[in-house]
This record gives sequence, C-alpha cells and structure tokens, in this order.
Amino acid sequence: MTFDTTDIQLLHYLQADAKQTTKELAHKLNLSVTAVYERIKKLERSGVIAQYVALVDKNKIDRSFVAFCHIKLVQHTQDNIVKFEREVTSLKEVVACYHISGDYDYLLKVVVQDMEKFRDFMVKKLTSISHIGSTHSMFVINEVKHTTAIRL
Amino acid sequence: MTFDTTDIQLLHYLQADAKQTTKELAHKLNLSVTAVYERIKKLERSGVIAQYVALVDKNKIDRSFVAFCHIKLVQHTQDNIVKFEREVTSLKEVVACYHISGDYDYLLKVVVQDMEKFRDFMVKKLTSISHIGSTHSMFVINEVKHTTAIRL
DNA sequence: TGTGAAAGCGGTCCGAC
DNA sequence: GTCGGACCGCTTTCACA
Repeated sequence: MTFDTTDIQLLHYLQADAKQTTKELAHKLNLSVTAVYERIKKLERSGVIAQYVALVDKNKIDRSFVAFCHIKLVQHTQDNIVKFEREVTSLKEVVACYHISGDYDYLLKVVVQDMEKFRDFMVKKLTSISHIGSTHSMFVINEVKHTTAIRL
Repeated sequence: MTFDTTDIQLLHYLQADAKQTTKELAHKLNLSVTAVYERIKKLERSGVIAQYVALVDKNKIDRSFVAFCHIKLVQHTQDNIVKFEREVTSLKEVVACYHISGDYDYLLKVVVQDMEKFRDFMVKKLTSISHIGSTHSMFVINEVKHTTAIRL
C-alpha cells in the first residue's frame, strides 16, 4: 500500500487521538467527511491501522515501577526457545519481549507496583521458567519519552 | 482512585479495543448503557485513561527495523542531561527513551526502515547529539510480545 | 450508583461527479 | 477518489429508583 501526504497526516492525527470525529479530521485535512471516512476504512482494511486502544496511565493504577530484564537461555534449542517464549508471553507483568542480538538473547519490559513486587516477579515467576541461564535487570529511573505513534 | 472488578474488566476491554460501543460493553459487563458510560467518563476524567489512539502496524508502513541503543553520557551535569533529553526526544526515529540504572545511562528504542537507515540515524542524528560518551546497539530479531495494555 | 427513555449528533451508505 | 444528503444507531442527558 502506498500513502500520499494526506494519508500520512491522517495516520499522524489518528495515532495521536483516535476519538476525533471524521468531521473534525475532514476540517483539518481540508476534505469532505466521506473522503476521510473512505481513507480511514482503507487504512483499517489493509491492516495499516491494526487496532484502536485506550492507553492507561501507569501512575494512576499503581504500576509505576518499570524494569528491563536481559535474559540468556542455557541452550538455544528450538524446543527451549518455543517454551520460553510461550511462558514469558503469558506473564501479565511482561508488557514486551524482544529476541535480540548481542550478549543476551532476550530483552523484557516489566511493569509492576514496586521493587518488592519486582522481586516477587523475579523469584516466583521469571526464574521459574525453564531453561533460563542468566538475567540482568535495569530499572527505569525516568521515562523521558514513550510514544505509540510512528512518524512517517 | 479506587477500582472495583467492573472497572478492572472495563479497563481490560478498552485497552484491547477502544472502538467497542457502550452497548457492547454493557452487555459484556451485565450493566446498563448509562452505567458503563458513567464509568468510562469517570476513568477519562480522573486521567486513568490517558488517551485513545490508533496503533499502526510497523510492517505495513516500512518501519520493520527495530533496535535498542544503550547510551552513556560523558558527564552527568544537569545541563548535559537536560540537553540530551530534549534533543533525543525530538528525534522521530526514537519512539522511547528511558533513563535507567546500570552500566549505561539511557535505553532508546529506535524504529526505522532498515539497517542502512539505522546507520544514517546513528551517524547523522544520534552521535551528533552533544555529550554522548559511548553507545551500544542491540537489534531486534523477533518481537515476541508487545502490548500497550496493562493487566491488573 | 443504578435504570430506561428521549434527544441530538456522528458514522455509514448511497448515487452522482 | 471525491462530494453532499439521508438514514440509522450510538452517545449523551435527563428524571427517577
């Protein structure tokens, strides 16, 4: 799929605020309501817009403690990898998990209440997953930037 | 603000799909439309729901290359930190930046087209930011899990 | 807080350009 | 790909338990 400047602007607006009416968007883009409507539908049908979600403020729901965990597996067999990925995916504290290049195999983003809960998570959940070799945790001191929007 | 099980369920649904009608949600929660409406408004007013956004599929817009960059500053003066954070925040390729504990000062998530663009980003944008000491990049081989939803 | 009903507005579809 | 008009359903408000 190819995008003109109007599509790019539209994506920009929808990534910032998905609750705008097509009327408002039509005004911003100097287009009719129907034209904007068709463009949005096209973006949805093609899967460019994958979903519409509500973003919750971590600090308002007592989940202010964020950590990144590097993880190394003991062995990199197909079986170990599949099992690890399945188990780690099912943990609600893990909001992101990336298989990465470098000294460690995986990078996890973990969101919990506080350091005590993080300790619980490490001891009771993470390290009980089979085949984990070593881990290395980094704690977030400050979230300088965090956006779900990708600027084209 | 305090949440009962209905609020928690509601947040769960809205974090998964913000375009559901209050009617559908009322059905799922066994409540009236108005009751759901009032709960949502309360969550919005209190800032628990910070925003509603469209999530775009990276792969559909040619931004499939993701890297994490560790960054160390040369000196940790107040001034350096402020400048670095301001400059890095303004870079569109940087979708996240965290001040973290450990060997490095910052962890950046960078989203670009491909390795070539990543190189451009490093050479022309990132390393031209003042006061950067050393960097260490890790490339994402596979995104195992990535969610914007926080489960309570 | 909860409910149902009434009002108003926006999303959606249509035929035309 | 765009337009305006018309319809229908949803959001929003209200009086009330």
